[in-house]
Amino acid sequence: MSSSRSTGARVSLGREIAEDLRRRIVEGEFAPGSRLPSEADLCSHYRVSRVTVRTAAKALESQGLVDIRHGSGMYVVDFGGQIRSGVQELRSITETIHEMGMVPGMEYHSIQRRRPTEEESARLHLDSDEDVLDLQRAITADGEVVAYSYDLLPATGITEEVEKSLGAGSMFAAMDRIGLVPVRALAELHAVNSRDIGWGRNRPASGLYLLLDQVHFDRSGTPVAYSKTYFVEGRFQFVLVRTR
Amino acid sequence: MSSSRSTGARVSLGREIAEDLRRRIVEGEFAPGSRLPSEADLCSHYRVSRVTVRTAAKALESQGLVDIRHGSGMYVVDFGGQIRSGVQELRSITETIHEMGMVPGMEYHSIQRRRPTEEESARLHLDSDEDVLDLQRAITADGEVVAYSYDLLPATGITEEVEKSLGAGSMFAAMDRIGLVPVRALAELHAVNSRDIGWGRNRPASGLYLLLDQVHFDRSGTPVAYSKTYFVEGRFQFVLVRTR
DNA sequence: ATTGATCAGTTGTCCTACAACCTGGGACTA
DNA sequence: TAGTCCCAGGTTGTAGGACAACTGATCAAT
Repeated sequence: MSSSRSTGARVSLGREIAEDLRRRIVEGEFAPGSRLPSEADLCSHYRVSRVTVRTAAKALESQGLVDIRHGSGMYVVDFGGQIRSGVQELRSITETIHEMGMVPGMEYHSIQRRRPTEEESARLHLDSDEDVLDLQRAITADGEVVAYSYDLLPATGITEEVEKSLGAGSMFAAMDRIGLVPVRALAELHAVNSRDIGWGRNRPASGLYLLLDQVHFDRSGTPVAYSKTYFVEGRFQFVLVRTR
Repeated sequence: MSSSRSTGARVSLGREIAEDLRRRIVEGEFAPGSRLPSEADLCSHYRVSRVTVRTAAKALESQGLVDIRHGSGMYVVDFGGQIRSGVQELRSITETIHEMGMVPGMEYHSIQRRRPTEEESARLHLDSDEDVLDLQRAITADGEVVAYSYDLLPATGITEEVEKSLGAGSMFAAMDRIGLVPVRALAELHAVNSRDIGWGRNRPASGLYLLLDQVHFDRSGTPVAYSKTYFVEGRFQFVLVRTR
């Protein structure tokens, strides 16, 4: 169930519990505004110490999912509607679409190896002779294109076989399989108006996009992917939870 | 030095230490990629227990500022350049501009009381007879307009005097003074192309904006502000740090 | 040069205890 | 009756000490 062998799959207990609690919250087991079990109860439920439970609780708090009140308890935040989880959490777009209750899909436009431009080479910290894998995909939700994504991976270590397997399923999953595990991303957001984005006959007429321009890093700080994702304005609810 | 009386000013020790460490990091006391003092050292420095130090460390980790490695230490993340702090952290735009090394400024276009629209009333959870305070401002960095902001506050409890004092300084600071303390915001991001945004002769020619459409909540979950901030595309570096 | 064992240093988790805080109920008062 | 105050119990925040798990470096043996 948990991730593949390549990551080592050994994360801390606190993270595991945080993820489980998060899942239970977004799945609606705890209603917005309601109080979660006390730390003591969670301790006995998960069979861990209070320190570990608190680690998980703090993580959820900084994600903006719960509010911890001294002397009172831990409450699911109530934004006046359903629980939202924001894009500041590093999850694949596919996953996010799925959590929004829609069916994610993806159509590859092209996959090719090529030499990187200077800017691309700099962003990915590439050696001068390294090639990149250039992926161009359309990401769909319930069959409708919500984003066009231009992704670049360092070609070193990507076999022909893996290259083919990229065609099926999430890019994150494929990257995980070959040991490229992004744990952080530095993203810039831009508004773009251009008719040169996208392809196919379903290409939106307006040409207005929200661009998520980001570099992904693994645990050691090495860039593992550089991607420009153009979200079609109005088709994808780009939610951001800001906390203090 | 710490904040005003209205908030109670009593936050947890862990948060205080987290903020101090954050300040020291962004001010460059610890270089990107370098190791911070061990938890034990931080304990003796701040005269607190390890629990408290770890609380602070975890907070910084979820902000994407540091990377905690089991058995090794806590490291300042290295994005290949200077430290960035992202918009997922709820800080005023003024503050963010200042941290980017520019001089923030602000020009009020209009301040008026008026009846809210239905949508506005719903978003702010207003009673049917409550008015709103409508602020229209231009936010500048080094004298150049980087954003146009349309902000709405519930008019109840805002005296004429406070209304005037809004003209000088950050809106967050003014809100804090009257007891409206936002601790969370749910934001939507949009790309907008329109000539109806902005005013004055410095109005950008392109009409391309990044819209941050957000509702601010206080600790009890009550909406305290509804604002649409239009960032002029290309003039403000909209950075987002995504973590796992 | 490679391997493997060892060791000091660091973070992860556990335990117990107490402080600080919140909430609701009951006694008391006007 | 309505309001106020006080208190007890429950909950989160912090402290201190202990050990487990992991990392990185050193050093001996091969």
